[in-house]
Amino acid sequence: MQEIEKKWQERWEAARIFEPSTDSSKDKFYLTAAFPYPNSPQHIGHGRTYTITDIYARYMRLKGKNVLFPMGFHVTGTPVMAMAKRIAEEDQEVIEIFEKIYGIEKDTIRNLTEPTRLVMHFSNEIESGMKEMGYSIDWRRKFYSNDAAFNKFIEWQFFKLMKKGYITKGEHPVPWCPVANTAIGAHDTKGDVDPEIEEMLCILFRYRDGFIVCATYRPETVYGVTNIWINENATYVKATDGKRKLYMSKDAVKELSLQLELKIEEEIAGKQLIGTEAKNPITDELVPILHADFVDPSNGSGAVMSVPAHAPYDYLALRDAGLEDKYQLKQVLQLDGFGPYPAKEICEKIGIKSQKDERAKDATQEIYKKEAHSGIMVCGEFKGLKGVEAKEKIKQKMLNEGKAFTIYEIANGPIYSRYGGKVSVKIVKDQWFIDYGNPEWKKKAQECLKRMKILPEKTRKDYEYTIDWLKQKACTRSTGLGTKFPFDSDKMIEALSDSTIYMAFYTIAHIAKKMKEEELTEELFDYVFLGQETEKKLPPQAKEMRREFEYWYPLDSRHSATDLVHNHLTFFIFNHTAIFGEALWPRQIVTNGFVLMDGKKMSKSMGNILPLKAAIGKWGADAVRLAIVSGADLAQDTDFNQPAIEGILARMKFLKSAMEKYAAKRDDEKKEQADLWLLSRLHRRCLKVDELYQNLQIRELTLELFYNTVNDLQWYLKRAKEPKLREFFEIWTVMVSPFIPHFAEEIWEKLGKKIYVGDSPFVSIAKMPRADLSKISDEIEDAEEYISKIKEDIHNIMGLLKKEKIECIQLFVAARWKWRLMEIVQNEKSFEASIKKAVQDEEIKTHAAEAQKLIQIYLKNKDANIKRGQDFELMALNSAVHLLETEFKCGQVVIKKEEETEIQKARNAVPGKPAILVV
RNA sequence: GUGGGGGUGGCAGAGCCUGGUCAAAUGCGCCAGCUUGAGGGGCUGGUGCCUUUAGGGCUGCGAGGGUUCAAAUCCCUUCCCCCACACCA
Repeated sequence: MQEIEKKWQERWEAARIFEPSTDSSKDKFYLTAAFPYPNSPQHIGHGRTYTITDIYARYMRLKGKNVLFPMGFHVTGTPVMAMAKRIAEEDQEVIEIFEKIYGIEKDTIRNLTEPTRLVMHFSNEIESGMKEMGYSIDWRRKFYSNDAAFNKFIEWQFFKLMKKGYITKGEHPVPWCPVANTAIGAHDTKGDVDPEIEEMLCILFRYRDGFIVCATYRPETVYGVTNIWINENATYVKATDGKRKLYMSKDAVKELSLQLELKIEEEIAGKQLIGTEAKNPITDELVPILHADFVDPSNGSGAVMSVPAHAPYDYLALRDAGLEDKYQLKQVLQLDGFGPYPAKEICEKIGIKSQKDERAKDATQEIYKKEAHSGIMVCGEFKGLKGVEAKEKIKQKMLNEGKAFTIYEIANGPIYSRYGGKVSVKIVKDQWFIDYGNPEWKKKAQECLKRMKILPEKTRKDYEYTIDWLKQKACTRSTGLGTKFPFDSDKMIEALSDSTIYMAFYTIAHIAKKMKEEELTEELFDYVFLGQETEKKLPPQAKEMRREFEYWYPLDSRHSATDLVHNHLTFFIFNHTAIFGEALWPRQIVTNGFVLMDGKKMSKSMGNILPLKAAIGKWGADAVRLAIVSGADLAQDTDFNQPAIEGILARMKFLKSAMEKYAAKRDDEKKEQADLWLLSRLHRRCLKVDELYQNLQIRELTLELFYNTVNDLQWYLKRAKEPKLREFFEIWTVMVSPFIPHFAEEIWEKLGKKIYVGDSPFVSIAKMPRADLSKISDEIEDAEEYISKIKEDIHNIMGLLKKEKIECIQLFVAARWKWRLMEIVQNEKSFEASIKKAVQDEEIKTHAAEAQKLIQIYLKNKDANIKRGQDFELMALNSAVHLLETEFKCGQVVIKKEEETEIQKARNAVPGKPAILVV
């Protein structure tokens, strides 16, 4: 198996059939799949997208298109660096994964401590895996996203974006490691936790010579504050931000040092604050400062505004302090099913003992959720609004009036980075953005989307939604591989921003990578990609580059897994509309779901990752290709399991042996019923398959081209006295070749000179056969279906008779008058009318009693609708005598008309169902 | 929370947009028979329940309602699962 595959891969490569050149006499088709990120080996999940892309590429080639399918490698950003670093530090977790799951040699792993070595190792691994899969890729255009030539291209892209005003600069909160002094992503944290940033509002209560700062998630409840909680055991400080004095916990000042510039002026023991009063900035009420155990000085500001009516902790703290009666609870929101004080109610209902009770947390969650959603404000300026709406309004109002400011917290903390620091939030100044919020740009992106074909079509909504909410996207990072940000050389362009229009680069990559870096100027790219002439002298390759780009662009199809819809693919749309004219906007996006292993998600922790190369080694590329695409529709996740792939191998074996036995001779002479049937099915399939390919209905295609075809073939071999499969294999091999190209090539070669389809040295570059409509026959197919039903019926009857051996099968086709009667029923539709009409027929009249029963039966199954007549049934049955004799091992099969016999059983015959007598 | 996608037989997975031909394709699994030195493999049949020298009936496509002569399919309500939400490839 694998040797055959290797043979064909070598021949394809030697013949360079997947290295297209610009050829204006041929229609081009340009497609790309998301380029891989080589920081680990590829597994069968990656294979799904590429296989689908390859199937599509191969189909288009069969349709006579000049197809370009290139591939490159994405090495931008920090994951490669992080991975190399972990290996250098001999991180056992990583090493174990590489060894155990991917089966990489220890010595090899030890060598991967440098990002570049790591990249080269895995990109080679991925590339050779893709070759082993038989992907029809033009490897001449391969590049890495940190190649100098590509860097120049990305720089050029950012010049263009800047000129359009799509690059902006500002502040941005990021998860930050104070030890490594860098922004942190999930892959930089211990346990691969994705840090979530949450916004809190700090409300300023006037206090002494400044303000006491209360951090809250629920500013709308500021109307219901009865007091302020602090922790008397913590240290508090008076600090200044330059404009005003702020009272907060010492720990909070430390936590917030990456966000606020605070200077501590004075330390104050928590105890000293107890009993003093502060002023609510909204209601102007004076509220006392009290102690509560639940207050965590390192969280928020270390001071909490107390709203006991709506916050269980606040209520519990009040009760614990025995102050429940001293302070009147104040209702802010009205909640259906609750009285004025939901927090109190829920605590009493569940029976929460104190603020230290674990269940207080759940109660808090429940109340917060309900109030935000269905709570209605009953006081203040925003009376009548829903909780969430009021929250937003109040926040804005207080911010505008300087009564509050925002801070950010790690919501799912504490998180520790791999560098050892506790992750907190830093406000990055000088953060550069791509402004996807620009309304004109948005409009263009929407327009582009509207013109594009999206497969599966139902994902279109996801794009619409994403285009809509996308705002400023940070496009630089302080570290990482890739391209330097041209407007601030300290920064690197991050990975999702340098991969938006690289499809354009493939068209010239094979030329650009041989050029000097300084030749790749803005003017050159302006000329190549935008057609702008310049007075400057361009390098001699410029014209060729322009020709390549003009020929291949726009991109006809973009392929990826569904997870990239919400970022990469949408950025891809945006950037194309920004850089290129409408005529060069992409035409289509195709996305697919993931591959599951035995029903479960593949994951490192479960250890159920199947590396692609291991799978090929075990089952061969063709079987793997089919297995990872055949299980489900595009949108769905598909399951990979052993029984399925073994089933595929068994069928391939069957097909091969059928080909070897029966495909030798011409089969246009001496056709029997079964031949006509098989060809009818084949050509009908040919017609259908073309449409399925157009819309990449992969699952349906594999069903038609593989599973159902095998079933047909099995039926045919049973039916045909003298099987002849030449025409069948010539046509089928071409149709199925996009899925199992090596297998198809092998058959194609064995078939020798083709008779029924155009010959070509490779099936990969043959012509998709056209369906011969004259060979498609409903009647013949109906007859076969009819026969197979009769066969089933006979089986049933034998089961009932519990007969092992039978001597004779007698079949009685219904009398002609029964057809006439059925026709009457179909026209008249009611019993009364039918019987009236029926008795006008002399023959039916003589069978009046029987006719009455029949009418009732016909009326019941009015969909039975037997189109064909008695002659048809006789013909079909006669053609099946041989089949029935062998199938049931009986010496005699007698076929008669009902009219010709006196046997009582024959009266049971109805149109479509002959009476069967088994002796 | 917001947005999107789903819940079908032992399992996977079609069908549902364009209601009837749906007890529900196809595959896997399971059962039986044949083949085979056994095993594997192959072939044939069966695989919701009941009934039957026949092609019949009943229940059924997350739950509950509704529309209709007719619903897995349309409408409403409800429960549950999955995915995405940004500086991360």
